Amino acid sequence: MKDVAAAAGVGLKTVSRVVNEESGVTPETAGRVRAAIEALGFRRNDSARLLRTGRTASVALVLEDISDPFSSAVSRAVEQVAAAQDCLLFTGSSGEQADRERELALAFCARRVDGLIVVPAGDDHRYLLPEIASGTPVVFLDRPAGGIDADVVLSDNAGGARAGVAHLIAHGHRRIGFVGDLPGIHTAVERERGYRTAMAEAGLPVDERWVDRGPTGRARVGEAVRRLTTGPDAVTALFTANNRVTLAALHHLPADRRPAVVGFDDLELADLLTPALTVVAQNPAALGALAAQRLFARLAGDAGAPARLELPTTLIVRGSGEVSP
Amino acid sequence: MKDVAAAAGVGLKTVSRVVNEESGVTPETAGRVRAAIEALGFRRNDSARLLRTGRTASVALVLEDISDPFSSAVSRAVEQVAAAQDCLLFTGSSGEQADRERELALAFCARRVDGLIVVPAGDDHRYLLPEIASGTPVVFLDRPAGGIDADVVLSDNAGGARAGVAHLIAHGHRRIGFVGDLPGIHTAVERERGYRTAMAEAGLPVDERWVDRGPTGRARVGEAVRRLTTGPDAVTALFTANNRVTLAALHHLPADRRPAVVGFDDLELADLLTPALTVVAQNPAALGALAAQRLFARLAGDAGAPARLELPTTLIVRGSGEVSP
DNA sequence: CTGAAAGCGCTTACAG
DNA sequence: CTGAAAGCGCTTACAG
Repeated sequence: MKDVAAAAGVGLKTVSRVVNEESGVTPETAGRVRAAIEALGFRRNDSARLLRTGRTASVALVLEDISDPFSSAVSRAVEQVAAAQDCLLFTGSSGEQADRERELALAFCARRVDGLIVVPAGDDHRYLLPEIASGTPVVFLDRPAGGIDADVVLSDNAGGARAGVAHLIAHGHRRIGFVGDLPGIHTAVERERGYRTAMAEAGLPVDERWVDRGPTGRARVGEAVRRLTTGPDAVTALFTANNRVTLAALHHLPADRRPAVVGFDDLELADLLTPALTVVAQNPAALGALAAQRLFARLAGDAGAPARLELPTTLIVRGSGEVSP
Repeated sequence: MKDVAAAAGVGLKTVSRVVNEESGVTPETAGRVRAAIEALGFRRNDSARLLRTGRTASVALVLEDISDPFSSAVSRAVEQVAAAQDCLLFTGSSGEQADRERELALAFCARRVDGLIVVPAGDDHRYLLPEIASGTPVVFLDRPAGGIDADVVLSDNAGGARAGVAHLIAHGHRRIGFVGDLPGIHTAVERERGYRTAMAEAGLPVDERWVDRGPTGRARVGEAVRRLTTGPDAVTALFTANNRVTLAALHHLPADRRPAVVGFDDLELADLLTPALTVVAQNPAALGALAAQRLFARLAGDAGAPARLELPTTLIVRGSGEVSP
């Protein structure tokens, strides 16, 4: 910019005026400046501009894994809201590791992003307290923050699971298995709670051997569903509590002698399976959009108490959940 | 930082030394500084630091749509390579619109990202010439740049399509339909070329009515496949040239009287369909990793001629492509 | 209409 | 071991 000013024989501020299309520059002066800009190939450095401005016109999203459909749908929605505010988006995947989540979140804060959306991997977010205190709004998504009171946008996990299990019960099932994620994950806990609520409401007992929690690797889930669905105590229906579990279960259960299945989370080809897959669907795009709107509301000065927003789920009936015992 | 220096009764540079863990500070001095940092809740502003440094420790990825599986897998791979270099990642979706691609790419350049990876939406990238000239390396992914000579990482689209169609031919098909994307999209053109090559190599004629190109919306593709697969001239097999087309085709073709199908791009539940879906799979993670490595090689000073890297595809035989005519 | 000075929050290059 | 000065590339607040 200094070079442009020198080449055009004007002051720095005049170049700034032309670049920012401010009024009050003679057409001739502006022309000289523009010619110099062209000749020197000058492009304004937005990072420098923003340093002076005090904002960075960027927000960051820490998610579990951008390559999974849930995360990427969230990301797209956040990006769209951010774009409407001329904000660029950083994304980073924690890989479900608390350390990495923290590292990413703090790195983004150190860049002074205007705001941060976090899909929690860890369960202690007090490390963000100084950042929040110094004015960086943080919104949590999919799972609430641990140890701090902050905005959060969630799906109705318990309600959704309850509806899915009630659906199985309505179709005559009494022995229903629950295959969940690692205990300690908020969504897993909530979905299990929904399962137990539905069973209790129907007056059905829950045999603890029907409830499986653990890593969602294919082999382990395969083992679990095989155990649940064989022997004299076999369940006649399965509620698989997230998409990885559902996928693993479908892979390990032969289609011809598969129990009734309702999964949490929709899958792209779910309607083309035989039978088509009945699911409790979340709306990741709506979660992302809502979280981003919350964030920008905070940036616009909203100083209300932290909000907890819960989005409903949808039971999509397609066939696999309507199989008789 | 000024406040910390004042509070600790030291110079600015000493605070900088402590914050950056440089050597040559008395333990007592360092202690005083650390106490002041603690008391004031100071956090170094990395954006300001990077302005002085001349880098931004960030790279940007412009893709088609972060919410589709191809884009998000690419993104994850790029993120991992970038993280290994302590680089943060901006992502943005062009939505397949040339204008938006340009807007995003230039916005990232204005922020002075260290490097840029672009999945082209438009076919003229000369607008990036000044950016490249001023030292921002740009790597293209999935499709080559238009009008400029730059690094590009691609799948072997023609070779993959040729192998897929040859597979259908080997299973006895002679009338094979091709359902592709909009003409003008590089990958669509290449895949059609592979289709024609395979047909020609087998000495089979191509009836132009078997070749369909256009928007990949469900309704339009449904119409197209219905036309291709009915009547006296119906094809006995279909090569669907990308995942959206494949999905649309599967939705519109009744499973009981579906022709043989081979699709380009793998799908998550492809192996659980009846019959399971035979596909020509790309490796989006490998494309992303390779592009990112190329980018960091450029950043490390590699000044060689622009490279064109082509990754092989894999034919995954599962059933739908082995149906007899 | 135009520009010199100060400053955003840091680091670099020196000097002591 | 420590710090004052200059500067990264811009904008802000003034003055002319």
